[in-house]
Amino acid sequence: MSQPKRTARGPRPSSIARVPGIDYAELDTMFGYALKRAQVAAFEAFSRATSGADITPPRFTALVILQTNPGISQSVLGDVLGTARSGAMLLTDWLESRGLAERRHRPDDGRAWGLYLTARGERVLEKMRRSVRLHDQRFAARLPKRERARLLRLLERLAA
Amino acid sequence: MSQPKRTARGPRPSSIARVPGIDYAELDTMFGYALKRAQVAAFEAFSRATSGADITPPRFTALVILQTNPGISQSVLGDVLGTARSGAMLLTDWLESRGLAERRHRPDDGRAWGLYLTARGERVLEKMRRSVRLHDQRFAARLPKRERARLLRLLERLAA
DNA sequence: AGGCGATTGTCATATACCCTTACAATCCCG
DNA sequence: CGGGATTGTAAGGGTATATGACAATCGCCT
Repeated sequence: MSQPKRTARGPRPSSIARVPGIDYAELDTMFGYALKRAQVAAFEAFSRATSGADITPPRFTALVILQTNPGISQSVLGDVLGTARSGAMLLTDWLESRGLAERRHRPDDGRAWGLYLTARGERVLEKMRRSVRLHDQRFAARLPKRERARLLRLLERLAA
Repeated sequence: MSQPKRTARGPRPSSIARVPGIDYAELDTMFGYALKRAQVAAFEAFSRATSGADITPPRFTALVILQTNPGISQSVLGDVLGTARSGAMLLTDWLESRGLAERRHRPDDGRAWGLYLTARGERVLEKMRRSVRLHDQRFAARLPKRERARLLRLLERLAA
C-alpha cells in the first residue's frame, strides 16, 4: 500500500494541506500551483478576519473602491473586479440591500448609475478594514520582514 | 465625472486588468489581493496552454498525482486537491469516462479503490505536461530569472 | 438634425464547481 | 466479536459566475 494511514478528517480543510507520503512531482516547481495554494491560504486568513460578518473578498474590494472612487459606475466596478457587468450589478444590489452603498442618478449620463458608500457603509468599512489589514499582515508574517515588500512587487509583475 | 472613458469590452477579460483612473488605495499593499490577481493571471496562462483540451487545474493535478502515486485512494486524492471526498469521486468519474484513469480493487482494503493512470492517460498527460510547463515558464518569465526560485520559496511558506 | 453603432443597466437563464448529508460496506482495535 | 471509524457513493443544494437578449441612452458622423 503506497498511502499512509489517515486520521479523521476535520470539518472543513479550507487550506490545502500537504499530504504526507505523497510525491507532488513537478507541481512543486510550477508557479500556477504554488500561487493557487498561497492564495487559498490567504483566503483562509481573510475568512478568519471576517467570520461573522457576511463579507467576501469581492465585497470588501468593492467597498474600498467605492470609498476611494465615489461615483464609479457598475461597469467600471465590474472591470475592477474582473467580472461581467451582471455580476457587478448583483454585487451592488447586495451592498444596497444592506444599506452600505447607494445608486445615484448621474446628471451626465442617463444610462449609468453613480455608486456611493452610505454613511453606514463608511462606518462598516472602517471597522472591517482594521480586521482585514491585521489578518493580512499576520498572514504575511510567515515571511521574513524584508521579503514582504519584494513579494508584493513580484506578484504585481506577474499580474500585469 | 471621475471615471475615464471606456472602450468596448472584449469577450472575456479573464485576467483582472488594472483600470486606469482608479485608485486602488490599500488594496495594493494587501497580500491577499495581490495573490488573487497573480493567481488569476497564472490561470489564464494555464488556460492558454490547454485550450482545446477539456482540462482544468484540478484535473491536471490529479493526472500528475496519479502518475507519481499510483494506487492512491479517492479520499487521499481529495486531500491532495483540498476538496471533499465526493468531489474527488466526481473527478475520478470524469477521468475514467475519458479513459484517462481507472479504478482497481485493492486487495488490502475492500472499501477503497486504487486509482491508476491508463496507457492513454499516460500519453495524454505527457503531451499536456509539455504545454503546461512551457506556459508556466513563459508566465514566470515576467520575473527576473533569479527571483523565480525565491518566489516559489516564499509562496511555499505562505501556503504552509 | 437625424440616425446608427456602441454602451449601460437589467433580467432570465445556464453552467461549473463544490459541499452537506445520509447510507451501506468494510476495516480496525480493544 | 462488537462498536467506532473510514471509504465510496448518491441525492440534493448552494454559490458565484457567465451568456445572451432587451430597452434606454449616449456619441459620433454625416
